[in-house]
Amino acid sequence: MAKSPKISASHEPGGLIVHISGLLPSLSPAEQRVARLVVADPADAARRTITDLATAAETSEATVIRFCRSVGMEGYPQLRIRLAAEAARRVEPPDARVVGGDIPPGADLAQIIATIAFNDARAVEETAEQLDPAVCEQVVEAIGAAGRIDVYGAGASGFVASDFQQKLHRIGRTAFYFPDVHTALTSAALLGRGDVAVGISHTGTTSDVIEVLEQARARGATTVALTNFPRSPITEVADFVLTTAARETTYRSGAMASRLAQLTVVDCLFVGVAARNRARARKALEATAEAVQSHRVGSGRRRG
Amino acid sequence: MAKSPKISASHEPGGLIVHISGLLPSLSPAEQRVARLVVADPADAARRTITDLATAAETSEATVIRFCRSVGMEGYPQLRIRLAAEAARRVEPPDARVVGGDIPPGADLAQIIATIAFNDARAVEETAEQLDPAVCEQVVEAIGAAGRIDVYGAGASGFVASDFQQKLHRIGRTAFYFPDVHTALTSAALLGRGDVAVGISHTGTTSDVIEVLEQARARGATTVALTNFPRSPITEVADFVLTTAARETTYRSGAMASRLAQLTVVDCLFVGVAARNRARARKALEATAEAVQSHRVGSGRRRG
DNA sequence: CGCCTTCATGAAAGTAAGTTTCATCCGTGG
DNA sequence: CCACGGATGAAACTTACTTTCATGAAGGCG
Repeated sequence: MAKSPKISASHEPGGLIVHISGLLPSLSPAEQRVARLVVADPADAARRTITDLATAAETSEATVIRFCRSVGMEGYPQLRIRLAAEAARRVEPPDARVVGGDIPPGADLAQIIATIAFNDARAVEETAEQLDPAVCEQVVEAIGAAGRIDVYGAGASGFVASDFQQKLHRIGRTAFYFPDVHTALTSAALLGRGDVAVGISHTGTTSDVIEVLEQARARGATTVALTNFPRSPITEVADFVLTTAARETTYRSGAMASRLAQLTVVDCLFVGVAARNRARARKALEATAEAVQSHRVGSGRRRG
Repeated sequence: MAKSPKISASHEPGGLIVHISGLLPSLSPAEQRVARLVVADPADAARRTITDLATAAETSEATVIRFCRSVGMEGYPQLRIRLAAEAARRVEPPDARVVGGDIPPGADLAQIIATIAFNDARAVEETAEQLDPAVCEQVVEAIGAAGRIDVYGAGASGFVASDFQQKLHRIGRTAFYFPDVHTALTSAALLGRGDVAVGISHTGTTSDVIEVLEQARARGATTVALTNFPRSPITEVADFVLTTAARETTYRSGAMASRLAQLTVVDCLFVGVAARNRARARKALEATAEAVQSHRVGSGRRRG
């Protein structure tokens, strides 16, 4: 059994359900049907026998077993038990409407707000649960020691990349972000051993970002990927993979929740790096805060 | 099949474990051995196969089955999943350190992650709770009907502003964001009745943003402020005020959590606007999604 | 004391669940 | 058009679970 020697791989402590939904797109169609049933109602799945579940997913038992292996379980009984445990742990959601992720056509604003907030908060929490501190540690270490850090991201992930760049910059790390692929590519070509390149892509399939990360890696830089899908193409050009845990819903809410999750991960890395050298980071932060002070009015203290 | 008219079977509320230890003395010696194992470590028992457990209890599988029936379960698999669920439900309370908000100097990465995620999630939830749907409704209405929307923000709030602009743009609303104050001012000067200006500032004291919003208001545009502090200066130049609810902590975590809260609000407004005209929004979203399709690689499916 | 009854128990037979193997099918790229 | 590789389910197979049944220990009674 040759396993891919990825850094993150085996570890899925937080939620199995979360882990499964992350893996969902990397599964074969038949396995996806199984996965969807499992994610939709873990407790129910745990109650079913393998034959039962296979029938419900309109597939064979063999596929269910394959699915078990795909998500890192030994066999069906193991999956069953894990599911039962997960389902039990899970506090029941405040409102059934809210969990689906998508907004019903007739929804009023209050519902919309509740739904979005629920999904956003969940994405943040679940992301934190499944983040591997060991991998984060290594990434923090690499960034803390890097001569230079490039952060790549396109579209919505571009904001996150940019945010990360700004944060690192504020604590005195030399960091860059490029909105333009060509510039990014030329920058990546100038990276070398000891530098770090971070690529952010929700789907993990953004070719621009992958390409740039690949270039950076070829030049000897340490590459880090931040994506929602642990087996997406971007992970193949990354030394370290960090994953978010936004549930797969529609393109709309999925991407939105994912962005918050990405920011949370960025925050964690940032604080980790800052904590590595508190004194210096604090000093840098204070200096930058002071710099914008003249652009603030009054006290800003308020309310009662 | 004729069922034995057993205890009460189907429903033993509180804990199965408690239930079992309750009727332990009424069990036969061999069953008691099984029961003791189960009570001692439910999670472990759930992991074992029936043969395994029987051996461990120095008895036969038949006795284990009898035990299952004695405690009201149908069979061994049922007992197993119930045990797994029970064991999982015994949750450890969330780490007290985590809720405080700030990161202690000696914190390791796992703590940092937990703290940040907790605060981020809380900020999102609390923001949603205190958001006034009526105000949102009016803002959505204004944006939905606007000839043009300007979004202003500086520093970290600039990312949020930019994000909002991009979102509105994607559903076919004419929206602008200006990283530069001068450009923003000139743009604001060109706004008029029916247009909307949104100013984003965590502290509510960012003079650049206030100034621009003021300009927009003077030209007759509807002004919206998004801030964490409901009585800050920015609220004085806004027709509608939306507030986030990030707790006041240190400059670090406060601003970070606030940014997520801001994004949540932006998401809500966005979805609200999109919901106002689903068909059109969906069409626009699909068109934009299609546009970037060629920049994605493969399906993202991988190995097995 | 011997015989009957009751019940706990495990061996073994029987059934169901889970797992592996393999032939087939389908899309992909030469 | 064919070779290739992955996805898939049928069927063979293995393991786990359940039932049946014979045994024997313990208690009651003549």
